[in-house]
Parts: sequence; structure tokens; C-alpha cells
Amino acid sequence: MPKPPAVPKSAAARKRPPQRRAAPDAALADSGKAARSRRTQARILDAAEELFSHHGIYGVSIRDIADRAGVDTALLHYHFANKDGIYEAVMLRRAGDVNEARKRAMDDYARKSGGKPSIEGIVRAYMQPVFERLRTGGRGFNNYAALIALANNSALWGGGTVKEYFDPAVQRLVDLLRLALPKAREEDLYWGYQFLSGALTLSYSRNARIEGLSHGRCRANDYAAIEPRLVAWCAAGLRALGACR
Amino acid sequence: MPKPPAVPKSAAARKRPPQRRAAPDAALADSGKAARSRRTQARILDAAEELFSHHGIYGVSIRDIADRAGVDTALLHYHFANKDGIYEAVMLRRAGDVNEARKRAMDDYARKSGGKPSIEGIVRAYMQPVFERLRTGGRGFNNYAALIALANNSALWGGGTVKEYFDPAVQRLVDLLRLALPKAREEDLYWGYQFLSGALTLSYSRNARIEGLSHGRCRANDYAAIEPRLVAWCAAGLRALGACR
DNA sequence: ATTATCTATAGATCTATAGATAATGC
DNA sequence: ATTATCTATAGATCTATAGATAATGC
Repeated sequence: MPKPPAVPKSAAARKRPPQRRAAPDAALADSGKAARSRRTQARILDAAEELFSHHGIYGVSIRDIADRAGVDTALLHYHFANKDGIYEAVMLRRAGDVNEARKRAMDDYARKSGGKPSIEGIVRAYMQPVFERLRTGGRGFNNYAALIALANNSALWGGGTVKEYFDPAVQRLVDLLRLALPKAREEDLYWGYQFLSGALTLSYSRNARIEGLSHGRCRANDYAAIEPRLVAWCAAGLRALGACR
Repeated sequence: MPKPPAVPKSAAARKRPPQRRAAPDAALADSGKAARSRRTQARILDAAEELFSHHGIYGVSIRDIADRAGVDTALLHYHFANKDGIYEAVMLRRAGDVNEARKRAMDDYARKSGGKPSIEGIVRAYMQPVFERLRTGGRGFNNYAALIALANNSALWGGGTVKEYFDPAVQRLVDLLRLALPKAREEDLYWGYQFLSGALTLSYSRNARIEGLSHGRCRANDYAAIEPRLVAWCAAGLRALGACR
């Protein structure tokens, strides 16, 4: 976080204690050189994910990440070439899992509902994998989600390969909605997705404004409260959009 | 944008031509030292607004802003002390105007509708001043809106004094919604605002993802298409939230 | 022999300030 | 006399790489 360098780091403070090659942890079943490398990379990505999600990609320096991961900056260049490489690796690490789960959930629901899926059912299936991971995926997934929210409201989104993971799940969502809302205009289905997406991402962003506004009645991370309300909200909105032609 | 220093700026390239004190523009009615100072500050804020909205506060250096404004970095420190000072000045410059307009629009609508405001009417009144400025306020306001969208999905929001401008308009909105939805739970009014806010800010963010997803059917800045749809969407959602107790 | 990691450092860039200078205001 | 602006520069920080070293793999 090169930002408000709280205390301008003096050359002395900057100096990390010389790092001794940590002895390979014998207790770890998954030992060996390759495994150790993978664990190091994961530590680097965990650190980057956390820092990026709080400060954005330009609010974090390679050294910040290295310090938090407990390694030298040179190692980050070795594994990921440069900062963009780290950012992309962070974005991609969880992209496949969550979007495969979305497609699976929508496919399952489509099958289960026969030819008559409900809007609520479709929206719920699309969102459920994310909310599930927000509740049970620990700090890592919550950091990732906040980072996605940040990217979603910026010009950064289209940049990388992320959309190749996210877009197919969205298209599957729109395809199902088209079935359930046969009278809706094609463009309204996409506007509907856009509004849904905005409300969803704000819900797992780092913005906790609602807590102050509501005088503590709502907690920003109360996903048990958010999920059913957001499903109801989006379903009603989609129905209104689909009807007003 | 200190990021991908496209071409690493050499010391030579960095050197700006020595800046001669531009002769005061005699054609300008608004001359005089103070006026000139105000115009310079406005140029600096315009540059900062544009750059911040594209790259975020940490993706822009003071020198980037100075270069775009055509002044030296020392002048930015003279007028705004430091980068945070510039950022806050940018955020506050248009905050009063748009939120006063919101409150006025809601007050006018409340009066006009007697004791029976409709959800659509309330939501429209809240959003209208923003959409109006997006359409007619030129590049400056569009940059500002994109910056607000960026801040809204990050941890930066609460930081400054911005919320003192934005929060009262939100509370007025919630107060009117409470009248129109007497059966709604108090917390649902705030969740409703959160979802509305997410959909609204994404709509004026720099994310143009919808254009690709919809194969060109929707244009990200087509506010004439967005405004009525978003009003219908949010009204339906609020009604659903307010009813499901 | 190869791979993962650390040491040391070059070169660029950033923020911030001290001090000079030119215009305006009184 | 004051204010707005420019010149020059200090000091910190950033990214990236060359080269050394220690562990693993064959």
C-alpha cells in the first residue's frame, strides 16, 4: 500500500531480516520441491488477493505483497513475471470453480424444473454458489469477491482472461431467463443482468455504508439476510422488465 | 498512471519544456489573480477527475495530473497540499449540487403527489438529477460519476466527508419509501436502497461489459434506455421486498 | 542438472519542500 | 505585501534483473 505511507518507511525499517531458507516442513505430507513451490505461490496469491481487494491493484506494491507473504520480491518476479502476472493469477485462481458451480447449479435446476423454470429458481441457482462460498469459503473467498466487485465497477474488467470464465455462466443465465420470460425483449434480458450484477457485486464489496445508513440494523456481510432478499428483488425486477414491452 | 509505464519514461522524456507563465488571457472577462487561481484549480481538478475515474486514486501520480493540467507538480501541492487533498476536492466539487438536486426533486414530487407518492415516482425523483447530468453534464460529470462508482465498490467510500453530502439524500429517499410501503420492515428499506445503489452505480461506471455480452444490443452509456428500465426494476424490487414480510 | 530461493543493486519514478520570480492588490 | 507560479532537488520507494546458493530430482 504505497499510499499514505503511514510512517515514511526509513531505509532501516524497510530492511527485512535476512531470510533463511525455511527448512522443509517434515510434518507436511505434501513435501517435495514442486509441492513447496506450489505452497509458496499460494501464499503469494493469498497475500496479493487480500491486499488488492482492500487497496486495488495500484494501491499495492510488489514489496507489500512479498512482505505479507514472507518472501523476497525477486520470488514474485520469478513465479509471476510482474505485477500484472500476479493480478491475473489472483483473478483466475478461483474463477473456474465458482463459474462451473454456477453452470452446474443452473443446469440442475433447469432439469429439475422440467420445462417450466421460475425466475426465482433461475436467479437463485445463479447466485447460490457465490453466497455459499461467501459463507463457508473463509477469508480467502471473501477477499476474492471484494476484488471482483472492485474490478466490476472499474475499467479493468475486460482487461484479461477473466471474462472467458465469467461470461459463459452469464449467457447460460440469460438463456434460461429467455425461456421463463418469453415475452421479454432480448435487450431487456441483458439490462436485467446488468442490474442484477450491480446489486450482487455491491453486496460482497468492501462498502459497508449500509451499516451506518441503517443505524446498525443491516450488517454488510449478513449473507443469510441478503441472499433471499436479493433473489426476490431481482426476480420482481426481471418480471417487471419482461412485462413492460 | 504509473502502472504499465508503457515506455519507461526516460529522464529526457520526463523533462517538460520550461513553462512560461502564461500571459493572463485578456479576452477572459473573469480576470484578476483570484479568478486565474480558480481557473487553474478547476483545470487541475478536471485532470484529476478524469485520471482518477479511469485508474483509481493509486493508479495516478501527482505528476500525471500536473502534466495533464499543464502545470508543475509544485502547484498541486500549493493548492491541495497532497494527493488526498486533490482526491477529496474532486469528490466534493460536485457532491453538493447533485444531492441538493435530488432532495429538491424528491420534495417536489412528495408535494405534488399529495400524501400518496408512488414507488416509481420516488425512485424516479431520486435518480433523475443524476441521469440528467449524465446526459447533459458533459465529460466532466461522466468522469465524476465513474469515480463515484469506483469508490462505491471499494473500501474508500467512508473515508472522507463525501458521505455528509450523499447520506441525507438517501435518508430522504428511505423516508419517502417508508410512507409508500407502510408494511415494509425497516431493514428491508435499507436493503432495498443497497440493491438500488449497486444497480445504479454500475450503470454509470466504466464497465462496458454489457456491450459484449449483449452482442452490441445494449450500449453502456445509453442512459435514455437505462433510466426508465432501472426505475421499473427498482420499484418492482422494492414492492416485492416490502410485501414479503 | 534443475529448480526454488535469496542477496545486492541499478535505474526509474514518486512525493514533497525550499527558495526564486513575476504578477496582482493595496 | 501578498499571492500564484516555476525551478531545482532531496529523499524515499518502486520494479526488475543479474548472479549466488541451497535443496531436490535424475
